[in-house]
Amino acid sequence: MTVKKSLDRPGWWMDLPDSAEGRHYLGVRDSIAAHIQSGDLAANACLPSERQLQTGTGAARGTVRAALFQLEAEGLIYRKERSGWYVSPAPIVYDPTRWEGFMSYVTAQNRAPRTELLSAREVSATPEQAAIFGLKAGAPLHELRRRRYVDHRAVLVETIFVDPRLAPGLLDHDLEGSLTQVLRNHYMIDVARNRIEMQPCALTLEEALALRVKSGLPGLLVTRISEDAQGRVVEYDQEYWRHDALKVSVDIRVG
Amino acid sequence: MTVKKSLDRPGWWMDLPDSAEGRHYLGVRDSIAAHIQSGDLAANACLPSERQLQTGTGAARGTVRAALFQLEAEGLIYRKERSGWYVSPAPIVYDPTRWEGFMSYVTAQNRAPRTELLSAREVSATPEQAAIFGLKAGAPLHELRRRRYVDHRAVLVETIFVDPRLAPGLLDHDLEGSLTQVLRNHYMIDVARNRIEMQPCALTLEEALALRVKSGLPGLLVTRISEDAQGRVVEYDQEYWRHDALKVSVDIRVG
DNA sequence: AAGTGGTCTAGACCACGCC
DNA sequence: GCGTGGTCTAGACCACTTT
Repeated sequence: MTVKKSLDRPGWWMDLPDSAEGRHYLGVRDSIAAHIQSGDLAANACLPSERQLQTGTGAARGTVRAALFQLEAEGLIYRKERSGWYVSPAPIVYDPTRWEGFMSYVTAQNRAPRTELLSAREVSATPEQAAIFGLKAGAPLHELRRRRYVDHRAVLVETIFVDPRLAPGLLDHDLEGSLTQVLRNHYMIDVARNRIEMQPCALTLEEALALRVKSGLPGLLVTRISEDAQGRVVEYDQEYWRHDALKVSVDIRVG
Repeated sequence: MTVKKSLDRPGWWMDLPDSAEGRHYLGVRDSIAAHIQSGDLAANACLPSERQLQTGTGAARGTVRAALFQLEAEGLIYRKERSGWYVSPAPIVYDPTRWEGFMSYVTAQNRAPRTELLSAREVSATPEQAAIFGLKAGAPLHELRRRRYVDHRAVLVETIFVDPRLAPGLLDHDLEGSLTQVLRNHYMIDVARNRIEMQPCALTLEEALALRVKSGLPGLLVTRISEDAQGRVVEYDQEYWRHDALKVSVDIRVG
């Protein structure tokens, strides 16, 4: 479903102002941003190549790239490595206080979720992980690595750890759907408490590779620790999100 | 309290590898990151100048700057315009489900908060604002603009709108502290519901100017709509945060 | 094979912070 | 007034995607 060319009017970028602001990187930024926000360019539409934008603006390629980096930081555009620059779609709204899985809240927003299992194996707990689960370092843990999509765009990679004492044989189940459902249906585990942290970060190495983005792109790290009613840690999850794919929304009643 | 020079061992950056990874921007990044994380460089310590880092690494200045931008996106360093690059301090932890003001939660983390009133005036509601408050467009609103600091570093600017029917004469009170307290003590308004949204954004124009950062630096936009027990919108707040200053933490009990 | 972005060089000039 | 970062140019070569 990728829109390859956006040329309703072939060569729109030629209109970019040449003498005034368009020559500086913020001017170039503004010109492109205007075209996106005016709706000329649909979500996931492909921008002209950097060298084409150059001829349109008269700027050096470095200047054009500075403008593109700017727009990327703002979440307006994203890139596929060595393929091109594309218009970012609207972000997904996430409410951490609702105990709904990814699959439900993406679907509820009329977007198409997909989960892909990258790996599932047994590992030995590091001291840090052991502390979270109340285990001894070196104790076995289930580790799942998954990649999740919205409308065919990879938006996050996650690593999940599960205590095998609570969910023996977990790795034999279908892990490409909702983990919550698997835990509830097969192990009668219900989550009673969630501790969630969110922090801007950079996507590096494995994360960047898995999301097919350049290493160092800004992202959002969402960490979740789930406990059952007895206070046992069921699940420890680290989600690395594209920074332009997520919007957090919380509705709190006080008192 | 700004640390001007970090030269425990004058010229540490000369140690940066010259032939191996240090010549490429990710290598330069790694070298500087290592020095920060090892504790050689304290929070708010000043890095060597770009031209000094150049001689240390043998790279072109553009390459050094690419490395610095990288570290900035990761939240490890920040800059003061035309002054230099500095090591970022630890972020503030924010729990949107707790109805505590900025002053309280910063203090609780042994950091020093400060609020500065930038402007306080009456404005006419835009259609968007009117819709939020359930007013007609053009109705009067109190508008406050404030800047808030942690340990002398400006971390956010906010614009607050308050319905003057609920808080007549608000602008005559001391607005450099907790607004919540003013509303409670002088107008007997208690907040019963908060709707909060958080989204990565770019700090531009006014926001960038107020935080003394370069326009376009990534940030986090936190929007809050507060209602009282009768469902009347009391306060509409837009906070623009430095992206490296905040960490969100939520603790949820389910069912 | 052609085209794209990814990276890098080696200069240059400017605006502003700091002393 | 000196040094800083901020911006820009005009090339170059490489690695990868796409056709």
